[in-house]
Amino acid sequence: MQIKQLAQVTKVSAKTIRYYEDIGLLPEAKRGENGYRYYQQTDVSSLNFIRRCKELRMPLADIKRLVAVQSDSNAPCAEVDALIAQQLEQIRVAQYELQQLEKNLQGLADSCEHNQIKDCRILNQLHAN
Amino acid sequence: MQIKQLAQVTKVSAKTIRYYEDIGLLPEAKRGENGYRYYQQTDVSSLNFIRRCKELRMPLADIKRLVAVQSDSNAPCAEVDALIAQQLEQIRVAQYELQQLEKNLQGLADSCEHNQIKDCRILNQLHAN
DNA sequence: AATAAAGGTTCCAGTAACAGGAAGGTCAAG
DNA sequence: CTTGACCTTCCTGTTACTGGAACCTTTATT
Repeated sequence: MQIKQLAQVTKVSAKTIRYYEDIGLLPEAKRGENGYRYYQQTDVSSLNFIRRCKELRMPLADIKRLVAVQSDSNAPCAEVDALIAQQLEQIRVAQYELQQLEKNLQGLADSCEHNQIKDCRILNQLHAN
Repeated sequence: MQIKQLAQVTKVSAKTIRYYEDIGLLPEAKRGENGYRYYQQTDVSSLNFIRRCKELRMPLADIKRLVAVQSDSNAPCAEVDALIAQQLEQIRVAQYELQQLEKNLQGLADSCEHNQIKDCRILNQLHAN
């Protein structure tokens, strides 16, 4: 299949597919005589794998390592574990930060009395020492 | 004071201060004869305001609008309210996403039995159709 | 046969918010 | 007079793409 069809099947844009090839996340695609890229079913699988990792907010660099690690099927999966654990840790930190943030923002929003700029409590608090 | 001192007082790096000036978030600084930037107390206040907004994860573009809006002290503060409300909404969406994410990642992490790559449950699930 | 539409290709620029570093000017102290 | 600590501008790189230009190929239509 051509790149546009792969894009439709995997819901990853053609632009992005070329980009993944550029950065080495996908192997170089086979080309027809006209220079067009042609893809197989295995490429669909690869992109689905990548898409799933991305849904877990994994950076492309990490996904790349995950792809690389699979070339040695007898290696221990410690690196995979570590990546997932690290990801989880980051998510938890982010969650905590967002909680605090929500409190602050809610406090600001509540303080608003729809005044004019010069009396705006939100701005006043933001300017406070 | 010079830029480094302003940086120390506000805990915003000199690089970043110059950058803020570049993008028009800070007004152009006054220069001495030698070309050096010189700052006053008002600049400390401006940077503190910006820093506080940033702690609320406000994008610089929004902070810029917040700064601009303050030039007319008789205007209603509707835009300020709207920015805060919008910010709050985004935070809540992000929180929900992170919750789902954490579940998924935790599920993956729990499924791990420290096998070899070829039996790794994490990878298997990531490859699932 | 000519042409238009819909695909493909490469390469360059821009996004957000800076950080790092090069190359060079300035200033105070030893 | 030189060293070190500042300062300046300018360029590059970061992340994960998206948009667009300029140009080629294939297919369908007039």
